Amino acid sequence: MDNVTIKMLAKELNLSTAAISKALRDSHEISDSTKQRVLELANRMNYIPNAYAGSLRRRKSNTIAVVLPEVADSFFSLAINGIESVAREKGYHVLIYLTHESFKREQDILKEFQSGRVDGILMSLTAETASYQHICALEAKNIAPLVFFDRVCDESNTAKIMTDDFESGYKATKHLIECGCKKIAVLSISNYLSISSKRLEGYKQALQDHSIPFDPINLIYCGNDADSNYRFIRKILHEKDRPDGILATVEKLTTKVYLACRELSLRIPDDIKIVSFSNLSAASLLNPSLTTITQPAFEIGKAAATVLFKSLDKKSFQLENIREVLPSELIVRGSTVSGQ
Amino acid sequence: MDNVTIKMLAKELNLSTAAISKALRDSHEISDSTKQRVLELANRMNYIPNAYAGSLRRRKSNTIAVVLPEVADSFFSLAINGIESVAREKGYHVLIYLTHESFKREQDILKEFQSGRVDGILMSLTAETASYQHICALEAKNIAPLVFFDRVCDESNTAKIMTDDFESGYKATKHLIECGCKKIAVLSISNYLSISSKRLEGYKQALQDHSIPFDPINLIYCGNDADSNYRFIRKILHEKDRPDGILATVEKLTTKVYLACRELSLRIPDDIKIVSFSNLSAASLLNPSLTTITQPAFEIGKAAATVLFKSLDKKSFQLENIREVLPSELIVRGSTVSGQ
DNA sequence: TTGAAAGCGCTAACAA
DNA sequence: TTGTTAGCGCTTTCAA
Repeated sequence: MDNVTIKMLAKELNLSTAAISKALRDSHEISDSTKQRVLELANRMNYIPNAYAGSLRRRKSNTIAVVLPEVADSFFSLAINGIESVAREKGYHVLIYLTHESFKREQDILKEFQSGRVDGILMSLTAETASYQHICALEAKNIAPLVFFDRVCDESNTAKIMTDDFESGYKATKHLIECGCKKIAVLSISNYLSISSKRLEGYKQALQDHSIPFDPINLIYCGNDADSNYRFIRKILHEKDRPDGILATVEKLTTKVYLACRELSLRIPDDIKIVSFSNLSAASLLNPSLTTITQPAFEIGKAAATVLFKSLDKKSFQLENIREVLPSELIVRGSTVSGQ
Repeated sequence: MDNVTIKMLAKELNLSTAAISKALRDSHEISDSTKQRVLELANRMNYIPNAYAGSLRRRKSNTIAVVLPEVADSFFSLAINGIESVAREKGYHVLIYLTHESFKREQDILKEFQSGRVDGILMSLTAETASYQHICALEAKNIAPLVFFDRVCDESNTAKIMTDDFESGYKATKHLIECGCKKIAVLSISNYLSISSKRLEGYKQALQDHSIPFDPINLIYCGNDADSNYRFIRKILHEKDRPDGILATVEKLTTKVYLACRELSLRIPDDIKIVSFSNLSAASLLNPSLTTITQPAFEIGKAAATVLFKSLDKKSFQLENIREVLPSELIVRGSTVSGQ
């Protein structure tokens, strides 16, 4: 295939490679006439700079990494859209790494970043992530600036873009209580993640403000296996003292709840009411339509990328301990109020 | 940050950089004892090879590109999962490029690949893509092997992984006819894509086999703007001789149909029946549940990546003109048959 | 079995 | 304004 190189251009024009390089980067120390000749030839010969030669020399890859648990989830896929929109504008490339909620994988990925492959990192933690040494190690070595989005690491001193999880948990729970729920179960995927604990705090606060005692039995931790999650949820809904309200902190669990209710002939919202954290565009089309806490997913991705590029632009690896909070929205629909 | 380099290891052990390099790659020309010493030190000093130095030298990036229209779509996000699962196993990195259905962007992205940034490319065409010079140019230059998935380019001689679009179009239409539809509209996003024309061919064949004349007025092309798509669909459903059956070839259009039907008080499936190409896991939970043509999205992604790596493994840029067809499935639900 | 040296393609001092 | 030179970190002949 043998691409056109700067050397070839130099030879062709009887110039040095340095002159070509500078001309291509529109340096002020090259005459306009030369620049023009270089650009013209580069264009004619279809010169494309070798991506890795420049990266090696300048220690800059023009590439960022996005590390997230999952892509087949409306929140994350929308966040990627937000990230990509900024990266594209900046002329950056986006490497994607899926952890599938595996802590081990998250560690391996971060370790790999020491290779200098990326200039910056956007990250959303695994549900399993309970220790933060791999993150501290990365930060200590000043490898690349790191920005967390959504599933942030409170123990880290870097920038974090998130939503108001406490308030969301509170609002959702309050709504369920006001709809008459007495026994509200929380479906969670992690007891480590800060978003989980914050949503849970909001839940507890709402209970307390309405004089409902908190019962740990209503905390339901689900794992990573869809089938066993389904069986687990079904079992809970089948019990005599089943919950009459569900707060699902993850979109994928909501499907399971709907299916279980259908199979057990539980009527939503009459027998049981459901609020879910979800960005599903079809939420309003479900049967019944789903009351959601909807996060500003695209905006979160965009904000995270924007903060990251701000630090890349000024070549400072050390990001301030920013904490940007974008509000989520409670959208009331048929799974909590009939006829909505 | 200053990472550990081969040079440092060499100095520390009083060996040449060549010896270190060979030892690290487990070359047979290095003694076991030396290998051991090198490995031990590399490990202790936490040596991570510079990603781009190796890539520059070996002209190999261990990176593939995935070029697709959109990530916030269940088909594509599942396909990415399939791709990532294979890439990870092979130790490859995955760059993601979203075209957002823009032909211009697709061209730019492909052009960029001449920089040698990626070893291989997985691609699904834009809805706008009607000319294939950018693809031919890429192939002619032997930049990197290219595998198409789903939205393939028939004009290219490379490998293609797809589903049985003709049969799917046929099955879906036949089903609608058997449910009593007389006037079936097809919602499409492109008159260029081969998947679109094949699904359309299937549609036409089914009509013909059931002695229903084909009327071009029932072909409805939607664009890239969600709002105007909605208004357009709503307008069509509001007309006196509106269709009594809809075949949506894209998931995102189905939401619009449901919304329009709701607003116009059209009952699904009584007044109008709907089949949609969709991988939405919530399809069975919609109101009414959605009859779908469901594609093997994960498997398509996996198959495409597998074919690509087969060619990367044997270092042949020229892929055979393979055409792998994985079957889609018609899943009958409530949007075509009441009570399902 | 090890080392010396060249060079992947590009950039950045420094010199001219 | 242009050229020379050195080198980013690694691999790969070829020689020792």
